[in-house]
Amino acid sequence: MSEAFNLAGFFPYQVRVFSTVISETIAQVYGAKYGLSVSEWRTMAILGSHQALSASEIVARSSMDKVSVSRAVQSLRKIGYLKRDIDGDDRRKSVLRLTEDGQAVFASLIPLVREVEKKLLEPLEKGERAQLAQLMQKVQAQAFALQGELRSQEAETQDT
Amino acid sequence: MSEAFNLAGFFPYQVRVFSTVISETIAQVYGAKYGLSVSEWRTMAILGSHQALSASEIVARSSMDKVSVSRAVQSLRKIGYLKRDIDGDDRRKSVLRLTEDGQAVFASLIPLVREVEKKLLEPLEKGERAQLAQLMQKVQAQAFALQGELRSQEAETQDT
DNA sequence: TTGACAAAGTTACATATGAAACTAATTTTA
DNA sequence: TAAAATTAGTTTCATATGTAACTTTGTCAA
Repeated sequence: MSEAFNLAGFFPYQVRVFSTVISETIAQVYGAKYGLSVSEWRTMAILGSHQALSASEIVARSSMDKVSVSRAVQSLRKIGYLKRDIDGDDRRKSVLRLTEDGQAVFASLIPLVREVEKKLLEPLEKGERAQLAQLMQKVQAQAFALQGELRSQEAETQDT
Repeated sequence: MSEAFNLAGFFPYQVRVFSTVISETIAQVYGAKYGLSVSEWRTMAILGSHQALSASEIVARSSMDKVSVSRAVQSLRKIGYLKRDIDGDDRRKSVLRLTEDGQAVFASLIPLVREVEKKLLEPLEKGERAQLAQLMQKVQAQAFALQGELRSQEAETQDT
């Protein structure tokens, strides 16, 4: 009757477990060593290569929402890794930059995270790495498309 | 100098973005339709195929910690999807089962999540699906190993 | 110009999540 | 067997994260 559902073989479950262990591993570099959260790390990583962005430009490049970015900016300012100016032309916009401290921390993090990334991928051949990225990309695009569909289905079905 | 770090090309970032969109997509089934959280869904999924487990047996099969399971059990009891008895031999242990309601909900969820899983993987050939699972598995095992290493390194380096 | 609408951020609220401390029951050990 | 250690599960505390409401500033149309 109840055709045994096997959680361990369920693709979304596998992906989440996979992602969790990868995230934890890399967070041990920027998290355990520098006390940075994912949002803070991402914000620094983006400003590290594109100085002087507004918050919404960071949103656009980081898969974070504006609330996360706003909070990351606040905390990074508080610890002195980031400074904020107001855009002269549009006073709603901020102009965000890493401070010298922030740049120094970021610069020292780069080789560390690259090292862990390299170790993570060590069990794979060059070709396999490319394949993994490509397969994830395909499924991700499909998920993105499905989200739209599911959302509109829901809208149709909604009561009231 | 600052050899541009490209977040979008950073493997752990890619994995997290990938995982987030997959999770959101599948959660639209059990979340939006039945108001279940990830922990609740996993708990039901495990009890759906293995009735009468203790909380720690669920922990062992679900990649959740005992706090998450404890909370999922509480909320599932509250909405009447799960019932708890105390183990006769070891009164610390619980004996958890889905109620009839819980079983009915779970049974109705199975085809829906299977359908979305199928659609997610549609862009991939059979062989590619197996490959994706295998590649994730390899990297995951490596991450697991690395976590141990990093943890012990940290212990060595600790101040005080 | 001014009133409606949009955009950039922030704040408030709700929920999720995990580590550590705690309680109760059981097992081990001296 | 009584004290010590272990196990199962819960609670507390701190932090994370997302939605919605809100503030400020800017744009566009009448």
